[in-house]
Amino acid sequence: MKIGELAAATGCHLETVRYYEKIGLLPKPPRTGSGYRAYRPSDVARVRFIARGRSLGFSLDEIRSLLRLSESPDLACGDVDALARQHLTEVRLKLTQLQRMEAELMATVERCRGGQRATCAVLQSLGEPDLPTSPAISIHAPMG
Amino acid sequence: MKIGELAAATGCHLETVRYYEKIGLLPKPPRTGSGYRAYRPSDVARVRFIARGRSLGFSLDEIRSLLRLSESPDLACGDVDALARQHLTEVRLKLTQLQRMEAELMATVERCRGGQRATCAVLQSLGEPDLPTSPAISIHAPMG
DNA sequence: GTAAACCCCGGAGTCGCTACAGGGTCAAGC
DNA sequence: GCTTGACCCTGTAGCGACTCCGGGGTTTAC
Repeated sequence: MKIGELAAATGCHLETVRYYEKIGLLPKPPRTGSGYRAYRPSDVARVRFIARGRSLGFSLDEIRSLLRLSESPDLACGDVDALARQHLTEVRLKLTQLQRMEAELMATVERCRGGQRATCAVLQSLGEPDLPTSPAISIHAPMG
Repeated sequence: MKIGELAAATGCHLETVRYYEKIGLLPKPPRTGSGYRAYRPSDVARVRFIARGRSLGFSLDEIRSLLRLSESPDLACGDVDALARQHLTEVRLKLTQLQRMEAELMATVERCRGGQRATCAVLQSLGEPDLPTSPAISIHAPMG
């Protein structure tokens, strides 16, 4: 199975597959005579594992530990669980911040009913001193 | 006012302030005899405007247009409002994705009650084929 | 006088990809 | 046999929004 097929089977770009190999998340596959990567079906499972972890918001480093844990059969489930729980905490924190952001934006936009610039609620809101509540948060969602 | 004071007054790192200057979001301030940046109080307001925009999830490019809009008083509020509304839509989309992520993580973690590796729900869940619902989303929140 | 705290600059590193340039390989159609 | 197009290779650079580092100069406090 060539890289394009693997990519199609997992929904990843093939550049992404190569990237995972480069950073050591995927083992280097054997090559055909002409140098093409030759994957086995188990590689599909591994890439799916990674993709699924990403879709749950795990970082590639976290996924690396999850993979290691999943490959050492003498380890208890507890480590995996701890990682997931910690991650859940982080997700909830981000949720809270995002909800606060939504409420504020909504209030801001609500106040601005096509009025004049001098009274624009959006700009006023941005000019106000910082909220006591919300720390700076940046959210970047590549969804293409 | 020196850059360290500006940073303290706005809650930014001073590298961040320099970065904003570098990309043209902050005007180049005058310098003292020894080359130190000398800021005026109005610069605090501008950096706060940026920080607040960031905390609302605006990109630096969006903030750049907001700043431009806020400085050209003959423009209507509509443009600003449209930007904020568009942004609200994006925030809501991210919220939905994050909520889905939370629900799934929670369900996964709940199933794992200190069981054995062979039946670890977290790993099982990661090994399953991809969800039909959730596209890949990555969230990065620098909160130092 | 000297040590600590501040400031300068330029450049590299972070994360998770994505895109590009400049080539090689392979299968199908004529 | 030759061409066309789809696929593959490598290496490198780019994105956004910072953050950190090295190697220096300056100012302030004791």
